[in-house]
Amino acid sequence: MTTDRRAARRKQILDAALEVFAEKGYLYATVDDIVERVSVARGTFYLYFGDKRAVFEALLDGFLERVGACIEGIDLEHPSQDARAQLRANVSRVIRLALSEPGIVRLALLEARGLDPEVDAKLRDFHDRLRLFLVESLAEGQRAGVVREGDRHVMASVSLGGFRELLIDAVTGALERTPEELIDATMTFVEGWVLTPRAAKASRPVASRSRKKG
Amino acid sequence: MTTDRRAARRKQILDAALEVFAEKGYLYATVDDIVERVSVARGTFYLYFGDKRAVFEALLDGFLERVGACIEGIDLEHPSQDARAQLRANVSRVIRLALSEPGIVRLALLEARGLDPEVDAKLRDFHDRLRLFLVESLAEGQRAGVVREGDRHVMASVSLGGFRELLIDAVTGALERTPEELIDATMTFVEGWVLTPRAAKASRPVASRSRKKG
Amino acid sequence: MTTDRRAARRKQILDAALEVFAEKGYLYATVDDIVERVSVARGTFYLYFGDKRAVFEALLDGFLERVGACIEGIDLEHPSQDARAQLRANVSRVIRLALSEPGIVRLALLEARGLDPEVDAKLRDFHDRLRLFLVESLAEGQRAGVVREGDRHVMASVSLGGFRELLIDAVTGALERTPEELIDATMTFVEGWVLTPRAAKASRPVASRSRKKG
Amino acid sequence: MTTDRRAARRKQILDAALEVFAEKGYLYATVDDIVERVSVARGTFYLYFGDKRAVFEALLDGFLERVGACIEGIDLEHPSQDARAQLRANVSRVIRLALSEPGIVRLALLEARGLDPEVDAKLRDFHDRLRLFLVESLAEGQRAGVVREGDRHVMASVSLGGFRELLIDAVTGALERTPEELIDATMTFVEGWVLTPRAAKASRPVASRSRKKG
DNA sequence: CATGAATGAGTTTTCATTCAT
DNA sequence: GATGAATGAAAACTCATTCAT
Repeated sequence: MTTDRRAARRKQILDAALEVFAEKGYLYATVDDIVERVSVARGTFYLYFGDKRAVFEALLDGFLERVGACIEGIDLEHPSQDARAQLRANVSRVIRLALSEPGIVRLALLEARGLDPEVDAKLRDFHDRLRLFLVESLAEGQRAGVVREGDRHVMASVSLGGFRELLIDAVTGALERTPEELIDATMTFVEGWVLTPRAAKASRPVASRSRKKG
Repeated sequence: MTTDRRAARRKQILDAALEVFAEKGYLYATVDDIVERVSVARGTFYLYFGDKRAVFEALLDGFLERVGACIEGIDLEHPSQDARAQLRANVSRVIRLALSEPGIVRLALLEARGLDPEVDAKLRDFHDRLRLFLVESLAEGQRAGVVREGDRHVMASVSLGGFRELLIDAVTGALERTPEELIDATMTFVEGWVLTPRAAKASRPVASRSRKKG
Repeated sequence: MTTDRRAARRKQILDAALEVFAEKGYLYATVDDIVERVSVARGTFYLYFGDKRAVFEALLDGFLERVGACIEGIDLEHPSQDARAQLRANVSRVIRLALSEPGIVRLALLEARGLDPEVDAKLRDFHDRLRLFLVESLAEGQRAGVVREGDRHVMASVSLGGFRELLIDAVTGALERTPEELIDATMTFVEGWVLTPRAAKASRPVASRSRKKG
Repeated sequence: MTTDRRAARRKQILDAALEVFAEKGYLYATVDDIVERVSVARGTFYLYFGDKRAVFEALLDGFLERVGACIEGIDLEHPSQDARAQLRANVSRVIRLALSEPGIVRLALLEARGLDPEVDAKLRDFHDRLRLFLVESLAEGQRAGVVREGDRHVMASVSLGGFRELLIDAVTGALERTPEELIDATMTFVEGWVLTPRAAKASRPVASRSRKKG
């Protein structure tokens, strides 16, 4: 029960912090802003988090973990498995996750750089691991003939960057699209530049290509 | 001439500021760090710039202007002009510019978000204008049949994001490639996802890398 | 009996507090440090002591009381009593007590000043009472002809200070001597400066160390 | 001129700090108290001292240096020199110095222990060096036959402690005596316990012994 | 009796910016 | 123009103490 209380309070602070960060930006949010929103004393904050960075890191950790959980390695061994469908499932999960928590996405993808050395390191680490995973996946895909030949590192950079921007724009409202539209767009992009025509063509639904938007 | 002296001193401060920002990040750089590097008094700084943000903005303005100057609209009217070559020229100029001033690129693309409301607005404005320009160019391209059909806004987001990431990775050393390799990679990406096969094929040098297209 | 439990717990806290104070110093010891060592909750501490100062005072009170109990007035009325032996007994008791509880001695003699107004007052009071007692004893001694003529207040200051320093150095390890050596040293000092040659000579054990006296 | 201003301001802060420390004790003095007394802004303090400890150390350093300057090694080589007179000169200088700046004496001798690890180290260092100097001087004195045989370390502890207490009591008003009285008292003590009768007798002014005080 | 979550007063410290010289 | 001393607002953080359970 004590544990419950603690966890609940922790969550309260975490939620309030996310709100405050989203409103004022990490940098201009103060611990005071956060505790005021939760209506607790300043000291209470420090019972749960060592400092402002710690809350942000907790927020970020949670998010990065959820993102990581969305991503599954693609099984190219069994022909019965459709690589493209597996990829689409990954993309779909990440996009839906991102749209379901726009606040933290903005913070993590758009604003968290350069604010705090430790946070920077954490983001860089995540980014690097993601990039490495992608490069390795692309290598496997190339061996299996489903990924085009070419510079895998460049592919990884561009894909990651393109996808990130799609998420950012979706989340900031610069690009108002349904999850399905975003997923389709991502797959189209992947098919056009990453996959081989064979892999791309294999399972594409016939009527999914003709959307125009002003 | 007095104006010359002023301009020279201003430049000194600007250069020092870039160095300091690059080393410590905008946030952790102090006005002191800057003036110390120029060996002038604290007050002198404020004779040339209204505040700390102003130097950063000046730096950013200069850079964004130089970037803007790299980008030329593509003439699709005259068949004699090769759209792809024009595009490649744009890409080439931007990449070479970016590689020639990595410090400011890192600041502008990686670290400048969330630091200052005004700087944020400036970056957002540049980004939006670039995006708009791209969307319009894509629309023209679609009318001219050199750009694939499809959601132009999504294309713009993904392309911008992919390209930005390429630049960031190049500039931070995460992706060590020659300018030519980066240019080729970018064009490959554009041809694969943005241009129509016709446009892409049109001007491809005969002896280019072995990219297969169904 | 409840009272027993209370007393036991109180003692536990007192012991833990002494350890913590000795390790970190009163100032840098926190109530948390203390309760953690006893493995009780923060609030429990305040069931036994009004505040942080109160434990320190309790510790100090106990010590000062034990020191006080070591000191007995010297009977000069009955010639059968040897004043010097009585003095030596006093000295011996205090030195043995001090060596048996070095932690509190360090706190009381070395670190307790300037930490807390109330504690200061308590120490000053003890010091003053001790001083007064000494001055009166010296007066008696002078009347009885066993203490040299001279400024009794000065004698009291110097004797007290010299003795305190001896204890501090013994207790901090700066002066590693057996209790007997310290007692002898103290007596030598007293004989040299405080007592009259007659009183000093009177009862000196025949076989004592080879101290020369003109 | 700039240097003058700086030095003057530094002195102002130092003086104010001494006053504040003397009034409230180092521990309970705040940087605010100090700047308020000088009527400067909070930040100004930090232009001159890194923190509260730094002012205190500056104060202490100055004092310890002045004390150190009072103490001269005693020349036992030349019979023409009177060891006792040289010693008396040392004692006299230290006592006069102490009486001329009672505030810092109280802080340094009475209250500075246990307040701050760095300050502690500084005091301990000074104390240790003084003690070492004394032990060596006593050894020389023993070789020259002017200091009694006996445990030099004990002598050093007791002498230092006795003398310190004399200064403290003089400075706190517990012992109201003229400088001369304090000097005489100290010499009497030294002659009684430290010096050999020969050395002590050698140069003693005939009429200096008979002061009585209630 | 015991608990431990919550409190909030009280200090320190930094640094962009001003302004008298 | 140039200087650099002075400013003071703004935040972070600690920890003794309280009190509802």
